Amino acid sequence: MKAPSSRPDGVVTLEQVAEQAGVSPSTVSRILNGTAAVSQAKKDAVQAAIRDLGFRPNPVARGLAGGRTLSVGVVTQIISSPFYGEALLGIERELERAGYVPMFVSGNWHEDDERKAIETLLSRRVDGVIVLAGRLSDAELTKVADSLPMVVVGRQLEGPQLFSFSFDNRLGGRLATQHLIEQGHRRIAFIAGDLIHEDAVERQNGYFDALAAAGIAVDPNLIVQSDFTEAGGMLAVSRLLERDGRFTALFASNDQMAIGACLGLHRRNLRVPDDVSLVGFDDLIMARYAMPPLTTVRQSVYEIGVGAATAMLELLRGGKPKVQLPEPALVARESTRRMTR
Amino acid sequence: MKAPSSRPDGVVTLEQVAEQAGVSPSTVSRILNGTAAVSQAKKDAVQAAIRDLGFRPNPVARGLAGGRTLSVGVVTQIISSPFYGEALLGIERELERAGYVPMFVSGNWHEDDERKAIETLLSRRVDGVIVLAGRLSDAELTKVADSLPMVVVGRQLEGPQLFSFSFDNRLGGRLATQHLIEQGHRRIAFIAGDLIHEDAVERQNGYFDALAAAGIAVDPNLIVQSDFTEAGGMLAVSRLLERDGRFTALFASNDQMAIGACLGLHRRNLRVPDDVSLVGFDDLIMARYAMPPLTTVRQSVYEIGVGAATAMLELLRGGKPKVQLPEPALVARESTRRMTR
DNA sequence: TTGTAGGCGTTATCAG
DNA sequence: CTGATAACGCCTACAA
Repeated sequence: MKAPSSRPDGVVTLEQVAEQAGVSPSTVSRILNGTAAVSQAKKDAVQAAIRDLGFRPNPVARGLAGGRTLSVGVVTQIISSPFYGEALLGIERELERAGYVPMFVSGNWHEDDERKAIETLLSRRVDGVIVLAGRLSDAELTKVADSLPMVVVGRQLEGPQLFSFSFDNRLGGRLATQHLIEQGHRRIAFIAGDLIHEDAVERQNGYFDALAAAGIAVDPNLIVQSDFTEAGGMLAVSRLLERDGRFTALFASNDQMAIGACLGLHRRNLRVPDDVSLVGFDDLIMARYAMPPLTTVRQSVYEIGVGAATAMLELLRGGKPKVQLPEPALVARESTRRMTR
Repeated sequence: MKAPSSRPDGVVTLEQVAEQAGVSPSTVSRILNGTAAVSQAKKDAVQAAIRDLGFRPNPVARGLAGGRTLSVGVVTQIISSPFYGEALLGIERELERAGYVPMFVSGNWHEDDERKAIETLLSRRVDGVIVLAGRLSDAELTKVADSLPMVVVGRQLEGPQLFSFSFDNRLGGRLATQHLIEQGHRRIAFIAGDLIHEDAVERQNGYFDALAAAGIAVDPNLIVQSDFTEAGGMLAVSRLLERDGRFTALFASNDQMAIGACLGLHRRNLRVPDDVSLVGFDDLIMARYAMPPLTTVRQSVYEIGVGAATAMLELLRGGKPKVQLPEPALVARESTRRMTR
């Protein structure tokens, strides 16, 4: 029952399978890839041989032969960020179901790094590339997509092998702000993310939408731009507080900044939610365990990862992907409360 | 100045470089790999050609030819965990400096997944494997190391191509507990991680050490086992509270459980640090931004990643790695306080 | 020191 | 439907 192996490390080649099954290597290859019709008899023989020998195709050789490497590149920004972590998990899980392996490379929010990341991926002969946000120009991305299937999350791009989708950040931003307004808040501060991201801009637009709908004028003193990190959120609060505009509520456009803001407020002796109601965005795990548990806008980052992977698989299959993302939804927890005054 | 390219996608091969430089492909290869001495003249010519053409060796072909793929596999447990995220960042950064690319595969704390992960990595012809903790038996890991350089973090293993190192978890556990004792606490509860990990066991041993040194008897009622997650920490607190043993301090053996515990305490109307002093372990970013900021034991997870990568690079170079990890250190923040009464 | 030839494990292109 | 025969891009004896 033990798998015989001619080579020291137990690696069985397609050729050995062919020999054992009494067919040619090409036939084995055809059966493996469904490239052409093969008689049932040979199919059976080959499959038996594969099982007997414990054969597993060598992705490296496949890659070289112009076939697929069964790997897809993923350009993330900061692999250590909790946000990306959840997305990567979704990607990995979904890809695995189809036998693909993700290859993660960080772009570090830096155009050059990102460009290099993609180059690395291309030289590794990945079958496709998934780009999570990033700074590269649309034109540059589109060009890469000429030679490779590509999925871009967080932008609107068009192309034959190019698929992109975004979460409805604008609606999410509106929901967050609306929630605060419904609770009687009128002076609502806003911490924007890096406005290079469409995501950040859209969340801000949602904020504007909600204010407009409620007939509240935008007060530039209540808006500050930051960078989506905890440290940035904390700093943003300081800047907000240095201006004299008072606010009773704060919408930080992601959970990490909200957490940082919470500490910043604490340092100034402002309590959440007693003195300031706070809303985040993303609903990362940290939001649920924040103190107080953070009201936020749910976007399933994991689902986004799964969606990106699904789309890529479909592209690889030559089809037209469709991604159905869940609608954004407000998750009310304990960091917000009705204004009493 | 534009790089000429004979192939549509601008891919330049070693052969083209050879032709342009007027030498044979093998000479180019030799220069690239330092495999043999080559005359300076040809060296220069080849290097010029490489620059002119923008040649970048194809790792896939290299891998097939039995050379290196310049990629190292990394078996992580849960890629989305903040803990692993930081380690992976360190690995990626360090590897990149040497032109290597990491290939992350999740083991999901599951023996079978982990085995499959390693198999995947092997079939991809990675040059080496880094294993972060995990459930595979020592014997199994050692066997893999027979055919491949391997670095294991969090265990003690020996082998020619095998290097392992651990953070001093025991000392860390002792420091955390000592800190609580120094503040006058005697009834100190402990939330253990999954005791399958050596890490978890060692941290617990540190807890025992400190108690013993202070002449405090171990009370089994104050110890509960959990799983290193936020949810687990929260649950653990419930279980602790259901038993009637009172405690004034709590040492959760990682930050994630500490955060979860904090929420659990909050739900029972117990305040940190007023009612219960809380210490975590790891000093992840979340600890700094927890509310209140969490006292914890600093182990630079990022440094661990860098260390693992450095060791792997050294192994690949045929050398004997040495990793100098920073000593564990207590970071006192605001979740602990002196016992008053 | 250098070049030639063969091979790594698959897939793709042709003939049959 | 099936089998030779070339690639794929690079490395490594072996020979010169």
